[in-house]
Formats: sequence, structure tokens, C-alpha cells
Amino acid sequence: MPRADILALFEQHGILSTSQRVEVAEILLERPQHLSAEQILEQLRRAGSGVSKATVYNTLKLFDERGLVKEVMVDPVRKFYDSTTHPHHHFYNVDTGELRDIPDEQVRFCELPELPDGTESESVEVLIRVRRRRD
Amino acid sequence: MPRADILALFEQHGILSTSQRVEVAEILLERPQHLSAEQILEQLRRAGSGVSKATVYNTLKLFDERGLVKEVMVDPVRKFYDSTTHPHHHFYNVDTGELRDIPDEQVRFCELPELPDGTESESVEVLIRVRRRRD
DNA sequence: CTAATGGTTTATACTTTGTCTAAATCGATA
DNA sequence: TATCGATTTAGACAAAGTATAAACCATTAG
Repeated sequence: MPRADILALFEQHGILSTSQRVEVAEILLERPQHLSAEQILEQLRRAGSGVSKATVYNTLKLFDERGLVKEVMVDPVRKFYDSTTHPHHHFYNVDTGELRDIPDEQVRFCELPELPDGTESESVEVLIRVRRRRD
Repeated sequence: MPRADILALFEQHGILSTSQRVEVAEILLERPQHLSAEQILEQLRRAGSGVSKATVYNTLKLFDERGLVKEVMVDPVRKFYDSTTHPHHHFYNVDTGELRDIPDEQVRFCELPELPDGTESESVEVLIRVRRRRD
């Protein structure tokens, strides 16, 4: 993703631009993917960046709060951040830990339950857990 | 849940019975619910039980491995254990943190994607995130 | 009855993930 | 150049969970 696009996204989400934030965004927003804070930190380190652990965590938290990325819950231990924020679904391979997107249009419901009283829907997400076929 | 039923479930899932395991099961299997290890430990303590932290964690892990309960991922910080193991879905209230079951038959799919090569489905779960209606 | 065996429980140390804090730094402006 | 507000940083800290090794317990063997 070109630097100009990142700056535009920051603008759009009310995020002040700093070099560290741009570095994190460049990695996570490069393509549709799911990364943990630690994975991003590791990539930064490999690229020779000096961004601190605290900043990576703070930045991802900020991005999530401002809706630039989305926290996904798939691992009970780590947080993962999804560069795709519009509603979509996931395959989760329990053997490998791989998380893969399912385009929204490949899932269609015939029937969904009524929402609990006094609530409105925020999202409807399907998680298909798969494992290596052993046959 | 009567003690005899718990012992039968242990038998059925290949879990050797011990007094500590029964204590944990009595709490979690009392009704359909979702509890963290810490919540269970707290209930045990309140009831005057001396079961150790390590045993609670080990026991829940064992129950999950043997399919007696199901780990559910809804909080990125804690693990929650679901006393309902057959496939079903959830409402998650992002305002209150409340997690509520959706019976399986209230969700029906018209269309689902093909699974990735070399994998088989383990589960298909829907999470409907809701929030307080503000209108 | 005693000892040996195999699994379970326990305290405690440790690991991992993430947050907090206070000081240092940065960038813009006056 | 000084100041101000916000950000970054190192490192301390917190919470959840795991690992380890010793103690424990029930059962069986002698």
C-alpha cells in the first residue's frame, strides 16, 4: 500500500501520523491478513526498525479503536489484527493455526435467530474450523 | 446435575474420577454456561473447597481434550469453557460481555464455501455480535 | 500388612502476552 | 530558541496459563 494511501487512511480515521505508526500500518495493511502484535514486531525487527514493543502494542490498540483494523478472536492466547475491516468470515485451521478469509458472498443464511430484546446486530460472523484430513 | 450423571460422563469420556474433577464438573456442568478457569476457582473457594489453581486449569484442559466441555473463544485474554459441547452458536453482547447460546436449529445456511484442499470441517460456528440498541 | 506402582494433586517457578509508568523525545509553533 | 502537547520508549508490572518436581493416594503384589 502506497504511503499516500496510508496517510489518507490515518486522516480518515483520525489518527495522527508518526513514522512508527506508518511502519506498523505498512506491514499490516500490505495485504488482507491476520497478524499478532508479536509477528508485526518481529517483521519490524527483521527490517531493521527500532520501533519498541510498547509502541507496536499501543499502535495496534489505537488502530483497532479507530476502526482502521479489526481485532479477531481466533486464538485463546494472542490477539490477532485483521487488515480487512468489512464483515467477512474465516476458515481456521486448528492444526496449523492458519486463518483464511472467506468472502462475504460465499456464505448465505436461510434462517437466523431473532436478536435479544433491546439489541441490534453489529456483525454476523462465521468461523469454520477445519483440520488436516486424515483418511 | 446428579453425581451419578457426572460419573457416567467421566466414564463415557475416558476420564478417571477424582474428587477434584467431580467438584469442577459439578460447577461447570450445572447448567448451560460459559465460565473461565478463574471463575470456577473462585466458586470453589467460596464453597470452601481446597482444590488448587493448577488442578482447576489441568482439569479444564483435560475436559476439553476429552470433549466433555468446549473451549470457546470470545475473550482474547481469558479462555472460557462451554458446558454445551454439541455444535451451536452464540450471541455476544459487546457492551455487557454477555455470551448467550443460539440453538443450532435457529441457524440455517443456504450456501457455504468449499473447504480448503486437504482439510475437513471440524465445526461451523456463527457469532452474532450485538450491542445495546441506541435509537 | 507393607511395599511398590501409576496416576493425580499441589506449590511454586516460570513463560507469554499485554499494560502501565515515568522519563526522554519529537515536532510544531511562538 | 523556548515551550507545549503528544508520542515513544525502556523497563516494571500484571494476568493467565504451563511446567516441574515433590507429595499424595488408591490399588495391587508380595
